Amino acid sequence: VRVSITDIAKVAGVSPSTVSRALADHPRISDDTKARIRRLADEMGYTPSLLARSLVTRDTATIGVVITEASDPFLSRLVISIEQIAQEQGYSVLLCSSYFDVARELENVYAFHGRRVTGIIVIGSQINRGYLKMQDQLPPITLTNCPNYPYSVSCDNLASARQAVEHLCQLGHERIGYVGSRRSHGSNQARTMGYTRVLTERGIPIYPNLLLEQDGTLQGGFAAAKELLAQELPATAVFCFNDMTAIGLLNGLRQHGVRVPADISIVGFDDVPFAEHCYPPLTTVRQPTDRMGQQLVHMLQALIEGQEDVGPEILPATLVIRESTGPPPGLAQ
Amino acid sequence: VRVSITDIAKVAGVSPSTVSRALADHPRISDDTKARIRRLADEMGYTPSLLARSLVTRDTATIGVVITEASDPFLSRLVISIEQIAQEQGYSVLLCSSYFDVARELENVYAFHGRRVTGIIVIGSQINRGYLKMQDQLPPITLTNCPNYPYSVSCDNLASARQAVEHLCQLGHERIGYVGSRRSHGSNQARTMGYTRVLTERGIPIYPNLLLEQDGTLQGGFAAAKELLAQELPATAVFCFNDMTAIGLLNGLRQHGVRVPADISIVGFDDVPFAEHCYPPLTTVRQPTDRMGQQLVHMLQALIEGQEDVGPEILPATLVIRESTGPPPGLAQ
DNA sequence: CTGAAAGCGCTTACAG
DNA sequence: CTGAAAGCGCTTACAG
Repeated sequence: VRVSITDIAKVAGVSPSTVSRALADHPRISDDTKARIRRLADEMGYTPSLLARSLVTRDTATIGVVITEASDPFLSRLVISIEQIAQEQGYSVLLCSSYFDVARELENVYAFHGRRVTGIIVIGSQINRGYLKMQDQLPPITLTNCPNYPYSVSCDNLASARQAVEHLCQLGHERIGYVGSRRSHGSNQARTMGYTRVLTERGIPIYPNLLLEQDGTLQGGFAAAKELLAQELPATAVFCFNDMTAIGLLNGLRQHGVRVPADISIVGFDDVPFAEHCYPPLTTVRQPTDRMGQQLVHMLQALIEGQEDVGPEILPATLVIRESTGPPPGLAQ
Repeated sequence: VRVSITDIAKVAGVSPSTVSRALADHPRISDDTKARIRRLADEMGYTPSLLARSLVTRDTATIGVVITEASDPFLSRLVISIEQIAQEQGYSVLLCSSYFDVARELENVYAFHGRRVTGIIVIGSQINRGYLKMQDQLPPITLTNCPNYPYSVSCDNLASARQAVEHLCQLGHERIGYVGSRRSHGSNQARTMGYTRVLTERGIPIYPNLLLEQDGTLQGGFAAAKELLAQELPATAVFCFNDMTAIGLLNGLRQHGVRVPADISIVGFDDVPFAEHCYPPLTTVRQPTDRMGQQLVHMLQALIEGQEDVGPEILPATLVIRESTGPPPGLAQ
């Protein structure tokens, strides 16, 4: 049933070349044959095969995006902005999920290469710098949150984690915990470092048992509540790897009768839409999602065009203070 | 730099046909040439061009999924289950977003067709039955929530909306509102109908000014709070098109000092992960997400294999009662 | 077990 | 302005 350029050529009584040119709006072709062929193509329900076209042009004009898991609102928002800017630049976008698994990530990257995508963006890579040595086997690749990979876009995890923890210190907290994520190595490491540095600089003790590691999900945050409350001296404030963790934690604490922020303050990271709508509204770090998406595509484009020296990019983030943070219990405002 | 089957053939001193067979694990080929060629392919960093292969086999083994917007957690969860089952069946999955726009939906569908995907799943189609007349121009298409399209998978919107509203009636509510979504015509219509039917059957009045229409987002739900409270006699219970709306509404009401469920009860729809983690935990309808994904793929597969009579499928959903619903104010339990 | 040849559906110099 | 021919990178009958 599939109609090809040759089918149209037969009906029109011209050569396939002419049909191809007519459809491609080639300059040197008479206006009426052009019109006639186009009408014919329409009538016959012709849709050009991108497979065949890309094979000869050696270009698919497609960007493949590998995401860890689309159910994280921050990540899906990032994909949305990538999609938008990529489209403006004339690329189609293909999406796949790695589910935080090295093997699946690599599979997806190779599958994209098999489809001959023009470039690849990996969000939350588990391989990171490892792509350097496969560089000439694969299409250009840009990453998120891997500042030691030359083609990476990150938010300033270190600085903004510092801001978040500074905020807690300024409120007077002295027992501050951190719930990290084992799934997102790079960004977790930087945020952890921001946390420890502030405390160290201020001479505030770091309690190893207030340093938890979860998986960046609501369930993970929920589980952290129990662990946190099992301590003899629980934290009075907790900085979380992301908003999902923070919101799960919020709920977990509430179920244990702990009030936020009266008993414990909580800071998240990402500023997902829910952060504003949960209770209490979450103090969090707003990532520059749109700019990150934009830079990921621009950097990829630069690589595609043969530039090498595009350098890792680190974008600033902002602390958004809402109602999940306040002075520690016993300390009057 | 790109290495082809012919490059390998030259190095190996055999014909391209032999390389192709060796790589495809063709039976009639000597074990050592097979091994030698495979090793060579590996060394040379060969990745077969799916473009070329699909062109000749006339099959891409790919399913294209068009989603409205990946930032809705229910939808992204649905995509995850589609991805999983599709992969089990040997298909790759490609994803695109329509952002609730007819033109973009159609663009995406045609783009998928241009890539010669084997089948297409459209989640939240704005075109619905319209695909019937393009049936032989396009690959097989299955839809969600369009029971009058023969290849559709829905949850039982009518019955489960009824359950949700029955639940409110049984608690004693008599002023029950509904916040719908203008973006999701099919399912919204069925849910609205479930709502009106229960009230009609029970002889409970339907107040037109308690029937709001939003867009299925947190912001929409938040905005609904204001509208709802502007009424002289506000509702004592509200059924929402989805959880996003319900959670936004929850927050909006709270900001106006309204307590849930003491002053107003709220029921959502979907049971997204946040439903359990918001405050108060949301009473909602749990959609059979995994089964829906499974059926969407199975039905598509049936169509691909030439079966026609696969019929629309309607799956049951369950009401999950949490803490956002209770008796109306003034009515002791 | 292996090769030569045709062909999938396009595009694009090369002629005219 | 249009056509014949070559070729993109693969697979697969058809011979041997």
